[in-house]
Amino acid sequence: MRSSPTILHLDMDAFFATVEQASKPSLRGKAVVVGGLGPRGVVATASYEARVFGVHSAMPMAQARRLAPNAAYLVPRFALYRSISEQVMGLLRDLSPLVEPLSLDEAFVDLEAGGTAWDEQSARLAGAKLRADIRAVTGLTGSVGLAASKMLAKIASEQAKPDGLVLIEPGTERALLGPMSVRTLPGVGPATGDHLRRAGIHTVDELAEAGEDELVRLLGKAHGHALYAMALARDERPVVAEREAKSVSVEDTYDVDIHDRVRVGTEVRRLADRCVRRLRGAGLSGRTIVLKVRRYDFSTLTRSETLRGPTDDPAVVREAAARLLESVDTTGGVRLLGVGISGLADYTQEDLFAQAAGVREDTLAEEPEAAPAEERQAPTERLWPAGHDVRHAAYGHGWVQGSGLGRVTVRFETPHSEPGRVRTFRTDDPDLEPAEPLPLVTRRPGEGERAGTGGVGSTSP
DNA sequence: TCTGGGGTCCTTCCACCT
DNA sequence: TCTGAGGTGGAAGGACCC
Repeated sequence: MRSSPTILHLDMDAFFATVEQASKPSLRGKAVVVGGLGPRGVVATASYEARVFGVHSAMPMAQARRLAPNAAYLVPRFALYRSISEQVMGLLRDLSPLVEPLSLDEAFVDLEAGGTAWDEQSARLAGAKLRADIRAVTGLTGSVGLAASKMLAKIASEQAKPDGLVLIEPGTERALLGPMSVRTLPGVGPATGDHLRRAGIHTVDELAEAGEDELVRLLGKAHGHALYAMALARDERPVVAEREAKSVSVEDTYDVDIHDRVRVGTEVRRLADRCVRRLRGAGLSGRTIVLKVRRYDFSTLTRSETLRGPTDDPAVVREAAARLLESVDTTGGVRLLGVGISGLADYTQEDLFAQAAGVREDTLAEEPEAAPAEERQAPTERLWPAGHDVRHAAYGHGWVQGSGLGRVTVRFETPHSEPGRVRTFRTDDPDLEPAEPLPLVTRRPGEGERAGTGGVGSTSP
């Protein structure tokens, strides 16, 4: 274990929701819920104002609407979040070459890998400067945890939320962790938590007291050993910058269960094509095809088939997926279908044959680009998903507040304007067109911004 | 109340090989 | 020739994470 707090964990606060608030002045200070808006959607992120009503991530959207009927409900805009995430990751790489992104809004940084010696004071300074830079560049807030290991740095950033910085001093770890719930530790979810509770283990201290042998008996070898080490605040996992993907998959949950076997087959082929497009986009091929079926009663089963060599041929993947489907009983209906490919390689069997024959074959047909999820919805929603930006010839830039019954309601405002007015148009109004999101911050970084001041997206015009 | 989508890792079972 | 042990790879399911 390191003796100085040189692991930094950054967690952007309610990321998707605060991005939406920053780009939509009328939503600042209001309850905002981002997620799937269909009948089976779940919450991806809720703003802190929405959390007051009990809305949280992974909650069914229907339940969120009951708890917070007046919140703004928006479809995620991943392209926008990704571009902001890249800005943030760039700031992290300024701190150290060793950055491990966990998702769009979270990452570990190994400060020591920068080559400099890091003490507590310089770690704090680095964390504070990072938070200030993030605010200056993106207008958003992030919470920083600093500690001697990944586990503790993550716990620290959790404690720092929202908009704070917490450093766990080396030597204080066990006293800090001891009284915490076992659920605090990474790898302890609902099932393991229940398991431990039934064994009378509720806190990290009790986990440590139980002893390694008992934990291995309760949870199995890998999990038992790992959890015992975590309970003693021992976590030697390094920060890993580059991780190779091990599988690629796509799946769709349908608004209404599919009963028609022919339709199920069509969907599986469509998913197989989408999966291959992703695979090829990443320059990969794979050997094992996996079909996933979630039935009407939420029971999930998978069927897989391993080919003799890796492929990125859509026809091969379609056929394998179709064969796998034959072994699945779908009577009663399916709510979700998925196709995945694992056993990845960066070459294909066809490449090898071509090499052996001394020719470079390229027999694969061109595939159309995958349509984003929001463009595959019902026609009225297709063009005007809630929360997306639009431009009107007369009224300028705005965003879709809602649509339906041939009408679309638009609020005209920009990240730097006052809260704007709402107007309603016909969905086929020729003056109205989809628009790119506007930048959240117009100022360059480092221009008169201090850490820890101002509200979400508080950028002066 | 009714549960997304994209992943990773682990465990168990089984077949096959030596 | 039969049997068992142990390794390996594949299939399936489950837990977890964001």
